[in-house]
Amino acid sequence: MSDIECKCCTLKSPATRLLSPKQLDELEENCLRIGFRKGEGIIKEGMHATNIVYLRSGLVKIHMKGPSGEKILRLSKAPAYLGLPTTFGDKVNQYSATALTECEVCFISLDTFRRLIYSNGQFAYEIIIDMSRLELRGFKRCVSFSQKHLPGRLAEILIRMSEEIFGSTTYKLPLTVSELADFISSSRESVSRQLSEFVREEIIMLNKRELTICRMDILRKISEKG
DNA sequence: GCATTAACCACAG
DNA sequence: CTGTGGTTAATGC
Repeated sequence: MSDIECKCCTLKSPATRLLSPKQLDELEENCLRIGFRKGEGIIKEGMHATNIVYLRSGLVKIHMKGPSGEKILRLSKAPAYLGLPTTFGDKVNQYSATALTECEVCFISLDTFRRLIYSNGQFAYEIIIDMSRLELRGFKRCVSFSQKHLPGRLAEILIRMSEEIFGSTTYKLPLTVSELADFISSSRESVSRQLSEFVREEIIMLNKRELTICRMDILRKISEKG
């Protein structure tokens, strides 16, 4: 099916490291690696879910259609499984995953993945841990966002991206202003104004997409205060 | 009442 | 796609 070497893959997930050589062979034979360009859809809401998706490299946004437009649920950085809940939980994808950068993705047939779960408990356990952590993080963000005002929500994602995705206080915003708004449940105008406000207060610097957090201490306070 | 927050609209780079 | 200004509804003091 492919010329991929799962056995030698340097980007194995913690779960996949627990597979036996034989199981890795099985994975290898039922795995398809595909590259995506920025902006391309990897998982599409409303489409039939037939594969487990493993993000080897790149950054992806997970998003879902709402009553009034798109809502970004989270960003997902490689290495990570994408859409386990939507693949296992329903025949139809309940949300989308779209590439924010160049991405490399492995599609693993659902049947194969299911067999690996049945036959290897440690593997399955790792998957459960992974999904549990995601759900916890989701809950936290949900609570946090719903009880913060715009400045707090914006401050929070700026910090989160800095820490969780880029590991730097300087980074190129992977989202447009409009997407930021979809992420923090606000309007693009409000986000635009708030960003300008942060710049005016010299908490951040921003030219084009290049963001620098100058005063992490203040940004933290704003995020905590809500 | 009066101030503040943030959404919606319109319009211009 | 962004940034601004005007307007407006909701909420707080």
